[in-house]
Amino acid sequence: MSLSFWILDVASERRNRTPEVILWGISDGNERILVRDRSFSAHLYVVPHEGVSTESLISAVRGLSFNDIITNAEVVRKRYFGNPTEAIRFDINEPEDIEKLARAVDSLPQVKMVLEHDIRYAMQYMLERNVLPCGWVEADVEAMGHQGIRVDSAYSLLSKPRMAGRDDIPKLRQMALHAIYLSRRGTPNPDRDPIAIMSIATSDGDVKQLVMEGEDDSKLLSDFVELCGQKDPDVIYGFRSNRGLWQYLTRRANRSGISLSVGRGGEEPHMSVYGHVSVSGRANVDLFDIANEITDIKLETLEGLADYLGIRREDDWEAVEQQEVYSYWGSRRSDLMEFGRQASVCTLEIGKRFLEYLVELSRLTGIPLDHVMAASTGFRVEWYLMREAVSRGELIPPRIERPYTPYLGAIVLSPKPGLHDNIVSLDFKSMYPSLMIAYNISPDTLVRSDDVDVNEYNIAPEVGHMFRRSPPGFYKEALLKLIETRDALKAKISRSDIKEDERKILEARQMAMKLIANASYGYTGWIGARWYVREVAESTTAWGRASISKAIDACKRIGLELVYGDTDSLFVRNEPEKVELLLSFIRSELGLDIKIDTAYKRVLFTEAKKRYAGITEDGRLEVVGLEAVRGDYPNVARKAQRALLEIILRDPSNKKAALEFIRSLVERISSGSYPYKDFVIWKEISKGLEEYKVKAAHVEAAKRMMEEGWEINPGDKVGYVVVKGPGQLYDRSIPYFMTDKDHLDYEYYISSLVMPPLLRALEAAGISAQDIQRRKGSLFDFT
DNA sequence: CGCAGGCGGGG
DNA sequence: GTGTACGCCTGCG
Repeated sequence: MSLSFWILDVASERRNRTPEVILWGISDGNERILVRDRSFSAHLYVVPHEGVSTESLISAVRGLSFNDIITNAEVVRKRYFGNPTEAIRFDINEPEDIEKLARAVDSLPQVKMVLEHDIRYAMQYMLERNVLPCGWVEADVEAMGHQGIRVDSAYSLLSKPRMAGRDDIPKLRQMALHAIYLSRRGTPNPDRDPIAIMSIATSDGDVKQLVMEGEDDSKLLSDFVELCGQKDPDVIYGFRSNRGLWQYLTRRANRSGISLSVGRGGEEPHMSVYGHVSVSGRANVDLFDIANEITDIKLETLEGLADYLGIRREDDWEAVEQQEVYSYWGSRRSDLMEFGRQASVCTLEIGKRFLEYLVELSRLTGIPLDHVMAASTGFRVEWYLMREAVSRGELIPPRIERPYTPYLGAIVLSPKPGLHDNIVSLDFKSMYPSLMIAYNISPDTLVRSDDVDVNEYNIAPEVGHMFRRSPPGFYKEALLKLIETRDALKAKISRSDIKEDERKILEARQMAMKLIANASYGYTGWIGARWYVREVAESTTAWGRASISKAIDACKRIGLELVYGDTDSLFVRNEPEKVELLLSFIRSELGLDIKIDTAYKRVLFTEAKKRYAGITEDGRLEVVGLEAVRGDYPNVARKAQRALLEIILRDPSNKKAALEFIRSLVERISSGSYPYKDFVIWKEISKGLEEYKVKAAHVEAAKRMMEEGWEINPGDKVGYVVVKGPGQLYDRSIPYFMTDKDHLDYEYYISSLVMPPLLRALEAAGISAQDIQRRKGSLFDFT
């Protein structure tokens, strides 16, 4: 029979000694299904040294003790970094032994390289069969039994799966989890502290809450496993579920002799690639990965993400922090329950909001839905490239450890400090990808010999690297495909006859494409990249510098005042005719597109690069790089700078208003009018605490948390306040929940964190240090 | 006082 | 475990 189904997840297992690929899916009849494919062999490619015959190499490999796992050897014509390459493909029937085989083969003197052994069996399948996760496929299948597996039907594949030409998303059953751990002190420990409340919201509109009995959470856990089976979700959302929730649940369950068998095959959750937890047959998605990727979110919490999305309505609900749980459990249990309920509902809502995007990112990169968000940028770009490589007959290079060699980046101009009226910012459109396309910058077009006809090559300025003009290189084609498809999508989206459901999918798809295109240059300079070639990254920035330099020269020729520029942007006086001259010069002479990005009524620059603020033509305050947008300044300082910038930019002549604002601000802070939480400073612990070379405030605060039983790991953020008392700053940095408002050192906050950013803004606005000095001591005293 | 460590943001 | 350029606070000698 023929079957059409959507791929939710891919896995592999060995059944009756034969390895097989498992496709978990949803059929077009909306059944949850399992499809087994035993026709695919794990494989690797072997490239012989020059002069070694493929026959002799095959017999040498056959002579190794691994011969019994090799099922086929075949000479294939491939390319490697663009060069035609003859390789031998060895198919094997023991995917688990592929690395051992690869090492043995690699040690043969005849062997130049062993390739693609480092790609997992299931992913080799997806690449080779050209099948995408979250895509619809069609295949001939035969029904088979599915005892013990929670699906409606199971099949075995009789034909190769073919991608079907449809891009809708089946109606997925979604579930959101939230757990509250009852710890008397410090980080909850699954060997000690039970799960007090579990809240489970599902896309059928249901919210279930499970509560432990006394201090016993065993029933809660077994009920959860049962509920999971009943609701049978396709997608499970959590927040911090990869690092916390799943391990905790599993550990607690196992202590009670319960198996947390929530997978569709009855399995427990298990650690998988990219720090992701896999629940078989379902897509487990940790929304923390989403929060982490949105740079506007400074503190990556569920509430932070919800607020950013406008999902948590004002004062809807307040998060109960871990250190408060114990006392809530004692005296405010219903509030705690309500928090859990709200958190699970909110988690579900956020998950739903991002589902199309996750699906499209998964389809674009080929990374399965459950870990596409866990994979970092470099790996997403790389998976996109790996798919392109396979379709071009390119062998996939291995990861190689290399020494780090720095290279030059972009040009940043020193701004003209002060206030500037009537400014526009111009942005080169996708500068780096455009340059890579325009100059055919790619690992396979780079030529290292200098004995060539220079007319056939693009030669990078300053650095002199040479790239073949034709044929188009790997990067050029991969990027063109992305950019052209995205442009077509955007055109389609703007059409009026598109239905809302389809528009959402197309919008998500073009966003995913933008993400990969924007990350492509960074990938080329990543030392861990499979296609890393330093000259490619170095040449791209060199052409970037040349391009903006020519644009700067053009400004001078045209007589257009330039106030600032960074990498691919120029801030110029808004004189439309001159701006048009500049734009057309850039388009015709530099072969790059450029657009007007933002028109400002007024912009303020200090002496510093990468920091400015402006009021746009439509009246918005935009702050870039300044303390007001930095997550490591306390709220009080950020809000103050934003407010002052607003005053200055809206009416620069009103010096009095600015100075009066500062006077009253200082007074309000000193008198304790600001809420305590506005003084909390959040900083990331970037490495093991013992690795720090100097005593830093946030590190000492972290140590104080550890003494109180809190676990601190690299990547965690520590929130601390500075209290009055003797000693260095690091002696007085206390985790915010270990002290209170009465101890705050307001003088420190004012003189070191609040005032300096304000003074820099005032200075730039022409309100001199003397103006302030004159008032200091008389009107107000801030030191 | 100058330099280094550390962090987080910009394009 | 995408890149480089940059500013600012603090510790340290």
